[in-house]
Amino acid sequence: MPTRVALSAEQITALQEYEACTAPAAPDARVERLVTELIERVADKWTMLLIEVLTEKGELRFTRLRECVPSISYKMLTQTLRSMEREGLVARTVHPVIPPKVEYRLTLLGLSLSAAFCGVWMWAEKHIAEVEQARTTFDRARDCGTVPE
Amino acid sequence: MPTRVALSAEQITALQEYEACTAPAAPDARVERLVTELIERVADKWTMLLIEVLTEKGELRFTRLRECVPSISYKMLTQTLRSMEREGLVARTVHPVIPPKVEYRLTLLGLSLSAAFCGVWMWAEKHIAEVEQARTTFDRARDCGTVPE
DNA sequence: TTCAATATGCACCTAAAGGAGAGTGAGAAT
DNA sequence: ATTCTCACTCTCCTTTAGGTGCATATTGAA
Repeated sequence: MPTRVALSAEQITALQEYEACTAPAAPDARVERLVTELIERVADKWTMLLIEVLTEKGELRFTRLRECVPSISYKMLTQTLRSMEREGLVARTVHPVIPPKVEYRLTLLGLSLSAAFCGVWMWAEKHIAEVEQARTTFDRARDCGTVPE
Repeated sequence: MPTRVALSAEQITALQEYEACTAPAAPDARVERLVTELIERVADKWTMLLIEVLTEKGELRFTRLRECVPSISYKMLTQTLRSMEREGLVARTVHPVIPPKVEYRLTLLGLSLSAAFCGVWMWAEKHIAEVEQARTTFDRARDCGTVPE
């Protein structure tokens, strides 16, 4: 049972209400392109990692977020958050105090993407051993020259 | 009803048998890292696009594959296929004829990833209008200086 | 005989991603 | 008076992604 990105009961309820009112787009060629382009923007590692921690921890401020994803640099954190805000995935709340305080949380749209990503995380967790097996098999075959380099 | 990556009945049957025999890994910190790294490798746009057409069309040879994904260059096609083969997602069959004939198809592992990606494609199809709305709202706010650039 | 077809490999180049580190501004703590 | 905090921004630099174009071996078709 994966602990990653498992949604809470409240999250699921909110999501169900939300999904009920959203309509899919008509499937033509222009939409195809938009969908592909959207996938390209959204399926990157920083976005996936940030969505994961925001799903898990709820609202977080900039520095806390950074602590939860230690491998990200300030630059990429800012950049990714800004992009996610633009796509409507996160909401940014500025508290006008000194020192500054800015909080980030997922919107419902962001939460719905989190639910979609859940399947991919679970896939990775479940199949990692097979992938490692495949890698060693492939590398061994390559060392024997059975396979292109 | 999205036409993208909808699995066929046979695909679903094969997948169910397969998933029943695969075990998830134990959830510790080392596994966390491996999972994240795996996600990083697998969640890139070329891999997603190739998995999509291979799910849809079944077995394809190199040039056909290229025709189905016109935006990819030969270099990236080769590179991505090789990487997918190493991860165990596709099987590569060489027919020793002249001119050469090489066919690619998804393994069961690849098909299971395809099923996991399905949710993300459907999310994108369903929510694209909201994302576009969010973008224009954000850009307008930025033009008014309400939001950082 | 010359040509086309196939699945790459290789070399060179540009563009984009990403990292490191310094700077900022105002108030609260020392 | 000085220092510390936060949420950035800016600049400079390195690394990686990705594109373009050429080379190849072989054989059946023109």
